[in-house]
Amino acid sequence: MKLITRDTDYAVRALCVMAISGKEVISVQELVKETKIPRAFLRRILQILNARHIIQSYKGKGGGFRLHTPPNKISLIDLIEIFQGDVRIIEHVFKRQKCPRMRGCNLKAKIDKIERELVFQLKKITIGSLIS
Amino acid sequence: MKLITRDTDYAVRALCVMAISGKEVISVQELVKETKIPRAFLRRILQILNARHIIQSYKGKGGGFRLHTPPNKISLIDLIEIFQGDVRIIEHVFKRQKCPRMRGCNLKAKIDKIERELVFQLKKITIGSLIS
DNA sequence: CAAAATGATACTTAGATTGTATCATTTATA
DNA sequence: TATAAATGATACAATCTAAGTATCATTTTG
Repeated sequence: MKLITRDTDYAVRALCVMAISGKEVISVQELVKETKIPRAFLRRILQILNARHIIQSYKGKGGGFRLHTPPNKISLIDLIEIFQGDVRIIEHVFKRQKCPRMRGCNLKAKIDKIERELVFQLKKITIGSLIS
Repeated sequence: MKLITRDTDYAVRALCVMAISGKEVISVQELVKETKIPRAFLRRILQILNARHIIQSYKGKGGGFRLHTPPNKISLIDLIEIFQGDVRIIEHVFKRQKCPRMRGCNLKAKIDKIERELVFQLKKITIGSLIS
């Protein structure tokens, strides 16, 4: 069971490096050197973050990326939602249909509560909190 | 992002039906009728639960399965571990290696704490609590 | 012996994850 | 203005996991 996939993971790493390096524009090449993330993969991740206005891109020679959103406003839950979609602990049978014989079945309610708490906790982890 | 896969989900459903039906031996055929779970899939799930002594099988004509562990002792976390492996919110880069420039990076600690709390909550959900 | 059940296990299908490759476009600057 | 260095867009491929199917062997009852 795994909750955070590699692209989210890589995004966090890259964003931390960008946050630490302050306001300078930093290129993919430099980020690869710092993070050892596969170059083509990282490029795609950064393009997505750019489209979502988490970072801003600068094209052309001397270009690269820098943060567009303050580190404290970028939370893990945002990145998870961007790269992995909504947080859903369970999305199958229990949410669709109750077991006919489980009249009092309240798994959905219990799971939903845990889900909300998990999201709340993940929301508290921000790039800012990771580099402080 | 998904925390519970369909085999875990199906296992919960089947176990609830078995718990409600008391001590009687119940066959796959009957369980399929109650739960609408694909037969071959359910069979494999039950064989695994049998190997783990969650349920007990009775071979031959008139055979089937019944609970071997009391409903209150079967928790969601057990089933998740059986069908999905250990709970690992993140299992990649951060647990292997720290970003060289993130000296104070404490993502791992934060994630581990959330992970422990999640496991604690999932442990509290049992088959017994679902059918009461 | 036949019927009805599970045991063991291999196979298939579909989708997600992870990563690669290519060409187009933009920009700085020699 | 030509070139180099960067991102934009996007298609492709490999691998893994989830989800489901199928088959034959074995056990037990009657």
